[in-house]
Amino acid sequence: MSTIRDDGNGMRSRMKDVAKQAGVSTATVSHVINGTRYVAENTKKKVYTAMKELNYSPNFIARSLRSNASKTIGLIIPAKEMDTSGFFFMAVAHSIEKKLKEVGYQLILSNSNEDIESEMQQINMFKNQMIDGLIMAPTYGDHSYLKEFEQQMPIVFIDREPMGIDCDCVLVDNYKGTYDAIHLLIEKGHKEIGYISGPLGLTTSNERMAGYKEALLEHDLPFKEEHVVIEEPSLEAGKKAMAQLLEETNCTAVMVANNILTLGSVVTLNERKIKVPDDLAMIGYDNYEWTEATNPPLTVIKQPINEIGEQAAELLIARLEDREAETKHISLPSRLEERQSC
Amino acid sequence: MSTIRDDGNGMRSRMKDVAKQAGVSTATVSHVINGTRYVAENTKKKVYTAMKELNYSPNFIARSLRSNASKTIGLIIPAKEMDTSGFFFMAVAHSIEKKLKEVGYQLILSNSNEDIESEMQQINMFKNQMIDGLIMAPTYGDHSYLKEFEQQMPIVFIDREPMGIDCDCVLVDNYKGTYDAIHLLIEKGHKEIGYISGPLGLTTSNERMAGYKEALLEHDLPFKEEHVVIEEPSLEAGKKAMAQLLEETNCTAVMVANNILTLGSVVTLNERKIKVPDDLAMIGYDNYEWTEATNPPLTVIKQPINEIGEQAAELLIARLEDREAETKHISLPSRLEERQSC
DNA sequence: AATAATTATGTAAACGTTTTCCTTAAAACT
DNA sequence: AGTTTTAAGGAAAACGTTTACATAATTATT
Repeated sequence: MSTIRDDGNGMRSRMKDVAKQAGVSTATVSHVINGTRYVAENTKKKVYTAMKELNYSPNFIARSLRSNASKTIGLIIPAKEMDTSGFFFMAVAHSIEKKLKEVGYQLILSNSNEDIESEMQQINMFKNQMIDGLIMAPTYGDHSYLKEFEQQMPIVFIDREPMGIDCDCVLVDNYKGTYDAIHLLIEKGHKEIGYISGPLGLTTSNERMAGYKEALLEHDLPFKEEHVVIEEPSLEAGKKAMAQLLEETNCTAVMVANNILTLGSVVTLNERKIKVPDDLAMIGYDNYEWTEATNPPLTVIKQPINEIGEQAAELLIARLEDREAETKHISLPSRLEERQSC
Repeated sequence: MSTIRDDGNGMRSRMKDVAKQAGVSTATVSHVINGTRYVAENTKKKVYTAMKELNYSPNFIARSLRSNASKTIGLIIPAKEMDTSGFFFMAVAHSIEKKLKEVGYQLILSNSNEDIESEMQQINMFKNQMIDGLIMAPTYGDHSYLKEFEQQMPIVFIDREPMGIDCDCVLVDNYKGTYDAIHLLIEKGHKEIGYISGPLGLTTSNERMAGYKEALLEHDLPFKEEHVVIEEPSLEAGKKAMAQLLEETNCTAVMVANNILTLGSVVTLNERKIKVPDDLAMIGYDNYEWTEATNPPLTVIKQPINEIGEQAAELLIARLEDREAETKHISLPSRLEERQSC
């Protein structure tokens, strides 16, 4: 009954103490805790009460060192600023954390700032056996440098397909997203359809653009350079882009292929008192709650944010258990959330 | 020049290998890496080249075990759903991560779901020497259970003041936030001012409410029960709350003391084609970018999100270095972002 | 009754660092 | 020349687990 450690002053008790208190070896304590071999019911009981008495909880670090697994996974997201687009990844982070917790894993959050240099730097941190696996949204650039790293621990890519490496990934069907949206616009009779996009290069932007082009093509509408404006994803840029389309083209509908640009576009539309959808029809990107609060509520392409996180987490866990299985490429559908802007 | 380990197949090299390669002891290698004692320039050089040759990087876990510090801090946020209010904390998380990275720390992200039970559970995970310190936004309830934990590692509370424990914390001056807002409304001639709030109990909600009451009092306006509606923070609830105020009161202005309720309120205003600010003036909460895109752009109370994270991180790091210093309570000002809704 | 199989547990090495002592060689004093 | 000081670095313990191997006690088999 003597509490050797845990004097209430922060001195933590170790497995050794528990073993002594219970009159068994540390091996037995360990096996009781982990259920890794048979232990007599009676002995178990002794161990449990000793653990209670000493207020014992196992040291994660020591366990990780010995068993070579930290039950922790890393996440690298490219959130430049904490603007709306950063929210996308933060929301994904949230759903990853949720899923991981279910299976007893922890999440280390990190940020590449959409810059491949800091991405590499972060990876280097992660090399040190701190994490068992990695989930990341690759920033623009060649990722073959990850090949070596990937031998050491599994990687799951999310949202964007990395260049130069083949790994598990969970992506969104961006192509079909915009394709469907443009299709809808055309069905409603629009023939001059503008397109506002974030910088090309990221697979997401490229695919969305491809969907736009293909939809036009299939309906025998010409692709016009001047109907496309490409801007950095920022509110100001969005305002500017929409203004440009308004002033320089005869578009009757606009598709905005990025959330923050969507927001900017709406600002311009408001400022100029453009009647949506009568004067101009519009479809935006990402089903954030605010898109419901504009006037009129926006029709948007909805990405399955939670599913991305969930599936990524699941994929990684599965990969941790079978390093040899074929790489999986999961493509999640995006859906058109029809409201009143088109 | 022989590479003993690191055969390119994922076998990692250890300090022992580096030592052998450089012809020194592991002690020397360690000291070179950490700069913990003088090592001759020449020896250093040998160690460095050996490290390069073997592509060595130290094992974090082993280091943590020995030195009893993981250079990792935990964060617990109460993000029930990934709605707009969850974004607030995610944004804080983002700025914490940023600051921590600067000083070489990692961030483990976790979520209490605004539920004190899972909060406790998470804390218990963290007991295991995984983290060196904790930042958390306490959920509603008594937190004296953390006293014991706090002896083991420092805690910094953010956004909300915890009940039952005195710790470092960085809060926002919620009182002054709403006080100023109501003051502005009164100055503009409003006498019947509605107030929509999230559930009381959280210190944030309480303080905002206090600011509202005090501002009325100081301008000799009566506090009217029926002008206050309290709802769970959800879009639907926001819609309902604003509808109720519209139908059952003669308010000419409304203050909404929560972001997601603000969003809901705007939806109702749009649906009913209420002219803002002419028919109804309004001030919302939190300066998210979307508040600029409503029609008209919303006047909002802006919380210093990034500063919260930065200061919390700084406070924790400082505390890690001096466990005995007096507890600090930092209160950050919120600012009125005046736009056109009032 | 002797041996084999089974059951329940213990001993000690190992994980990869950091850190406390030591040791050696050279330089600086008497 | 003998002693002390300083400079540079090595040997090995320690951190708290997990786990490979060993052992003792019991039961089953012949």
